[in-house]
Amino acid sequence: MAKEGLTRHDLGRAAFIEKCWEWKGKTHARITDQHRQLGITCDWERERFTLDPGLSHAVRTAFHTLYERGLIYRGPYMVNWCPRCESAISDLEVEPTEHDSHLWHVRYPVMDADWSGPQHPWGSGRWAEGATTFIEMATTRPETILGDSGVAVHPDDPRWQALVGKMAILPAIGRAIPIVADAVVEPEFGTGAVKVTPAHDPTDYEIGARHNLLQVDVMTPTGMMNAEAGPYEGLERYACRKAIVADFEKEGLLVKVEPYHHSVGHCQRCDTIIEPRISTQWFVRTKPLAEEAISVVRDGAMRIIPDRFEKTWFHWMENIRDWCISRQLWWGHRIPVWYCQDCGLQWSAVEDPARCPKCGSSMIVQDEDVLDTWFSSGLWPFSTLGWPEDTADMQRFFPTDMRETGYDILFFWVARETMLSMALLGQAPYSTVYLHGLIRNERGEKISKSMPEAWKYDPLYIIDEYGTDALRYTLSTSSTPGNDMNLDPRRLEGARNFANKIWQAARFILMNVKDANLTDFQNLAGLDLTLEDRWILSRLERLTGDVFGLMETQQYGEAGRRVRDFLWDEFCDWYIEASKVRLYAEDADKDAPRAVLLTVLERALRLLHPFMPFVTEALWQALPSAVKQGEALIIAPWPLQNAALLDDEAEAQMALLMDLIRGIRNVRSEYNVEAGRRIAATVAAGASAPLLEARRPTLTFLAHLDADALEIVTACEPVAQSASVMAGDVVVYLPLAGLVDLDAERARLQKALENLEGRIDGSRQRLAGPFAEKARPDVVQRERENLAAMEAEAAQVREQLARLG
RNA sequence: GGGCGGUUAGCUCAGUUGGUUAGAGCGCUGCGUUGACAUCGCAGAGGUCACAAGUUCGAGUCUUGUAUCGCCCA
Repeated sequence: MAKEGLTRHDLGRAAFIEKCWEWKGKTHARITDQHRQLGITCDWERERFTLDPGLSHAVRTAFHTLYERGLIYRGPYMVNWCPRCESAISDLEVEPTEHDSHLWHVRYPVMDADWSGPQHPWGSGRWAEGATTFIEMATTRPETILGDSGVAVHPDDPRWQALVGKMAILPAIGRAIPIVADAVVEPEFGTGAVKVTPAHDPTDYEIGARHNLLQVDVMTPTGMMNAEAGPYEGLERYACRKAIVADFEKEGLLVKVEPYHHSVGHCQRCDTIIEPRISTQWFVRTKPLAEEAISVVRDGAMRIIPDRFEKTWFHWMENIRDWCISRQLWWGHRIPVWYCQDCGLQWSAVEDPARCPKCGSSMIVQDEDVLDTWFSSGLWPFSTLGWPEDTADMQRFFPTDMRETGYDILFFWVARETMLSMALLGQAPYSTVYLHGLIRNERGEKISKSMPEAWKYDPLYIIDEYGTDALRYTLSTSSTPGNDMNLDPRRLEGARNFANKIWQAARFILMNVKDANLTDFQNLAGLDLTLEDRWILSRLERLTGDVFGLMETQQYGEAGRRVRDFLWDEFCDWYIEASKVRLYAEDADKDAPRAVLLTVLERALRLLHPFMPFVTEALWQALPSAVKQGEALIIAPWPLQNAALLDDEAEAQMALLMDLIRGIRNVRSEYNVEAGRRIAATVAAGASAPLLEARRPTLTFLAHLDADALEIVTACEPVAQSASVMAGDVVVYLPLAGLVDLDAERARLQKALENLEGRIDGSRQRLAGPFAEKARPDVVQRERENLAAMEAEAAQVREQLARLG
């Protein structure tokens, strides 16, 4: 409308409201569409809008109740006025913005024996002719001079003490205004004297009240100068500022102009500069409500996460001012107060009255104003459940568990919900407030509608580009509670790739179980499990327990990252690869790997479901019914850890096997062994010989060894012309005839040895010092074991070096 | 003016009772095996954890101060 140059007055109230509903319909559809596409699992049957009949009834009941209890009152007070919205707004809706402006130093003539007032008209250049005494002060808003009704100085300020009690003559207007002493004036600021405009400044309002000064409102609701502005009537407030400054100069009353940097309040809705102004508005008496909101957090009945925001909460609540809830707008809940035009009664009612309850007159009118939208929003936790009726939903769901929202609306919404809930229901609306940060772009800038690339951060666009799962995973794992998040397209891409990875892994598994007999895969105990099987199952149990713990403590991001690490780094890169040994072999037992693959995948999908609901559900649906319970993943039970399947031994043994394989791959890479070439190896395995013998096929497959040329022995003579790999006390010799460069091998081992020795030295020193006595025994024990392992490995490396000469 | 947060690899970020050699993704270097995946695999390089002091056997983690960036409140 603003673009078409229309205001709501052009349309009229009824047509404007109709247009609002039209706009609401569009916006509503867009928001719910975003929610649905994000896979948000609301109970859509309980969707509510604040202007629905039920909620409107709640608004009226709440207003009426608070009105009757004296917690809502109407009165003239200094409010933040937006001249464009033509409405009062609350303190929270004012956004201070830094501005470069000026400080105008002006002086007013003071009446004394020699001068009793101006003899020439304002603008003649001779207005102050004859005056000898002046009081000088500075202002950032010269246009408000016209509303001045006093000048204040500090009572102890020697510069001005003599003038206290005298009258100054207000330039332009000619009003005689008293010079008063008030302790609130800061003697250090400017000249120590301040002009007092009680109708246009909160501090001046207080001063004016103390000294009984006139309240002169010099502006219209649209920010134009009114009749009180005398010669400036009809000017827009900033045009007036220019004009009055020019006139002051002409009259010799402008002392100087200094550049000045300060912050100015803007309307959150339309960015117009706010005009503090006295007007009659409705207020909620917040002090008693804030006290309850403080104690409910202090007592722990309501917890705020992260807890540092509790401090912010207390500070805000302790310094709260009454909440201006009336708006001179047309769209919203009309204030349920009526005035009798016959007897003058003012009363509040839940239902529209037909006549005055006192005199019976039907000449009654409803208050024109509507309520601040946050008033109705503040009832949300219970108005949506049917309050004020004692509904089954109220019984069952109130108070709720968790309020999740951005920290930027802690005051707007959470504070109001809490205060209203305490006032109307006597308890906190929820037990936990979980605050997330704001989403910024990859350069850390706040995303706003006015930004040229704002479309790139529309969830629907991101979903189109990367998919919902990628967006959800990125949002939940890129940050920590209460901290802002830079939404980086590179992370979205990574998350999308992760979704693809899971898809491919599942495809592999499903392909390989196609012709299997799947009657009893629930029972893993009956199968012939190998080390890899026991290892991944143990890791799965550990993951299940860790994720549960993390979720319980609201560490959702860490939980999501753990699931990813497990799936990609352990399950895909190691277990699936290892499982191919049996899956591809003609004569191998395929039941065990198939059962384990399915078990692990099914469980991991359940753990990942909150983060990536779509891909996990799709894959879960494709799993054979023998490995899952229920109709859909979304309603499947959350997995719990079975501690009996934790297997420390398997994890330790697998770690050794993996170390050896990595070591062999490393050597292959360093010596540029062609990827396809299978190489011979001799393993001096010590006590691990039986274990490695049993895992011979795995080792061969993953390290790309020549099966016919792999020797596993307890101990052996060093193999000539070979590179060696050490892990614990196991040595693998890789005879790479023609490839091994003795110097290079020596250098490689030397480097490894130096690294080891450095760590061994550190460890020995630590154990020789106070550490051994003062540190926890288990930590010391672990350090000893670690030192022993490093020493064993170092001994092996030295032996190999000696062999090379 | 008061309060809060950030500062960790080239970039974006994890790192929760203080405990081995500080991690990830992306980027970078080298190599890529017919059999899930090049939206991929294997190997690798890369960090005085902003700075200073303190507590401690031990500090990215706790305390104090400083710098710097940002947010909130007045």
